[in-house]
This record gives sequence, C-alpha cells and structure tokens, in this order.
Amino acid sequence: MAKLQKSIDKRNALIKATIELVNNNGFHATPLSKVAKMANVSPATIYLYFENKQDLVNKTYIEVKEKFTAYAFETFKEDMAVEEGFKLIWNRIADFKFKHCEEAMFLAQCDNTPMIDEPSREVGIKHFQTLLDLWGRGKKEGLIKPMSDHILYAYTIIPLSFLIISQKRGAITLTKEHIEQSYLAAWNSIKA
Amino acid sequence: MAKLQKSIDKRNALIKATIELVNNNGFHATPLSKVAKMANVSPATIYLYFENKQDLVNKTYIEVKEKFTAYAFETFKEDMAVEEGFKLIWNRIADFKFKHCEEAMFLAQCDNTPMIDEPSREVGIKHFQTLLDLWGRGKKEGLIKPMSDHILYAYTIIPLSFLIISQKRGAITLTKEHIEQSYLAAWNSIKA
DNA sequence: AAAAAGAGAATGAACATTCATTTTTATATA
DNA sequence: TATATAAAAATGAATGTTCATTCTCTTTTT
Repeated sequence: MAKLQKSIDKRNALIKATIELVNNNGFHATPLSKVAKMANVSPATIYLYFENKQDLVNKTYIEVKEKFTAYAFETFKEDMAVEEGFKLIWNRIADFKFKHCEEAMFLAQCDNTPMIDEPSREVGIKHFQTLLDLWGRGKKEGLIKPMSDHILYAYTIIPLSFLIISQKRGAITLTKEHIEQSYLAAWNSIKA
Repeated sequence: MAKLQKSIDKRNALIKATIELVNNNGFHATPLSKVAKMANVSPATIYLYFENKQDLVNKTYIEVKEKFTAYAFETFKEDMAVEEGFKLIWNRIADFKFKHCEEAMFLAQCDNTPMIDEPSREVGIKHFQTLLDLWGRGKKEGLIKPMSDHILYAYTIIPLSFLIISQKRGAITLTKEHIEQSYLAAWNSIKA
C-alpha cells in the first residue's frame, strides 16, 4: 500500500508564492492560477494540500505567525527580569521583521484587512501570550504602568512594524541607531 | 437646455457604501452590485459618477483623506509655537479618528494594502505637509529630536491609529485619560 | 499492481462593464 | 402658468471575462 507522501517542498513553495503575491496584489487579486504557476504546480494540486483558497491563506497566516513568535521568544527565559526580558523580546521582534520583511508585511496586511477569518486570527493572537504574561508581571511588580495590553502593544510593537514596512517600501533606511532609539522610546512609554 | 445636474446625494451615498463595504469585506470582495444596492442605485449609475471600480475606490480614499486632514489642521495657525501646534494637531487627529472611526479604518486599510493605486497614494501623502513643516521647524529650533519624518510619524500617529481601530474592534474602551496619556507618550518620544 | 500525487482541461458562478430604454430635469415658448 | 422638448440621468438586463473548483486522465511511488 502506498504511503501518504505529499511533498513538503511543494507545500512550502505554495506558501511562499502566496506571501509574495498577496503582498503585491492583495488576497482577492491573486488568482490561484498565479500561485500555482509561481510554485511550479498545477492549480489542481493546491487542493491536495489545502481545502480551498481561504484555507490556503489562513494556514499561511498561522504558519508565518508561528515562525515569527517562535523567533521572538526563542532566547527568552521565564525567570528573566522584566526589563531585561522585554528588551530581549523587543529586539528579537525587530530582528525578525528586519530579516524577514516579506513575512512581516504579509502579517501586517492580514492584521489590517478582513482577509483572514476570525478563528485563524484568534490562533495568531494566542501565540503572543508570553509577552502578555511578561507585561502582567511587570505591572504587578510596579515596573510597567498599569495600562491595558492593547495600549502597551500600541506604544511598543506597532511603531516598529510601521518603520520596517516604511523601509521595505523604500521610504527610509533603518540603521542600528534607529532601532536602539526606537527601543528606548518604546520602553520609556511604558515604564512606570 | 438641461444643466449638468448629477445628484451629489447619490455620489455621497456611493462613497459611504464603499467605505462600509470595503471595511467589512475588503476591496475585491465588495462587488459593485452590493455598493449599488446599499446606495439605492443601479449598478450602471456608478459609471455616471466614476470611471470604474478602481476609480471609485481611489476617489473615496482621496476624499476621506482630505476630510481627515482638513479637520486635523483646521484650528492650527502657522505662527503657533511648535509644542502648542503639535499638541493641537495631535488632538484634532485623535478627535477625528474617534468620531469618524469608519473613515479611520478605511484609511488604515488603504495604507496597508495594495488597494489604492500609487498616484492616489501620493495625493494622500501631500495633504499631510502641514505637519511635516511643523516638525521641520521643531527640529530647526532644537525642540524635536533630529529624526526623519517617518520615524516621528511612527512614534506619534501610528500608535493612535492602532488604538482607535482596537476600540472599533471592541478590544478596548478608550477614555479621555487614555488619549491624554497617549499624547504625552507621543510628545515624550520625539521632544529633544 | 494499486494507491496516491499530479496534471491540464472543463465547469459554472460571480462580477465588472456596457447596452438599449425609460425617466427626470430645466428651460424656452406659448 | 402650463407645455413641449431635448439633453442628461438613471435603470435593469445583457455581455464577456475571470477565476475557484472539479473532473478525468496520466505519472509516480511503494
């Protein structure tokens, strides 16, 4: 009997093509025929790996988000001091967005449009729990202002996302100093 | 001879329907048939007011952006002190986004996707010149850190946009204090 | 040889745009 | 003031295209 042996390479190629085409044209303006062509695959083959177009995009979102958060929290340890931990995570996030700006742009587009369905969005949020926990500890220890997580997020992560995307669009060229300065602004905005 | 007398009401209804439907479904997932229905108009009528679907969305973007910046700068005077002027403009922006969050969400979606064509995007940016000029003066007078406009924008306006959208999505409830606090964080991030 | 993977060519629905008519409007004339 | 008329405004019903999805056949794998 034959074994289930779908090529992980084909799947990866489909995900990669989806990211690139959606970045350039948006979800509804990227026909599966183009995704298939870019991945060197027949349109019908997409349906061996994904249920339909929506599923392809949902799964792409979740996978990219997972990759992102795995990178962000990789070197963090639960017993770190709040400020140290925050600085570490913030810089890992900056680093990821810097190195993988295609993925970062894709996530930004997903987060600002009705492209992704609600369940997938929820899954994406869950992966961020580590940072929320750290903030919770910081608030309890009186090191971080008693603000809601959304506000902390708005002051620290959101400006960073915008800067990376501006760079990707060619509007600015970010240096190490920019990133360092941006981190300081972020921490100053939230520290008690 | 009959006068050119296209109903401004119909045009406004079309713009309004476009904003609402694009907010909920995205550009490519809002058929003109639905826009027409929501505006109580025949699909064919859209073509009396706009060249095609892309033109409808471009014009909607430019109109909303114009309304937004007109409001933002309405009470500003060129001879104001930098800090005073910035505080005023920032608060007007907050106020607009608060009161017209449908429009604010629409702009956010346009700014984060390839939905709008490049020329229209350029027009939208131009309308922001007043704030850029004020920042330029602030930098020259040594009141604002010598950062690029994009970075100033990232620290001051972008977090605000995110907060308003989070509120619209039901994730938080913003109070006067939040807004005041957010202004202080913004100013502290950029003041020399 | 049998089961899965893959392909290219249909299929059918959705949708932007156009077409052929009808309705409204504004004004010039009675 | 009422009426006729010509131009614009508006419409609902085509039209043709694009595209997600499916079908049937071929190739690969074990």
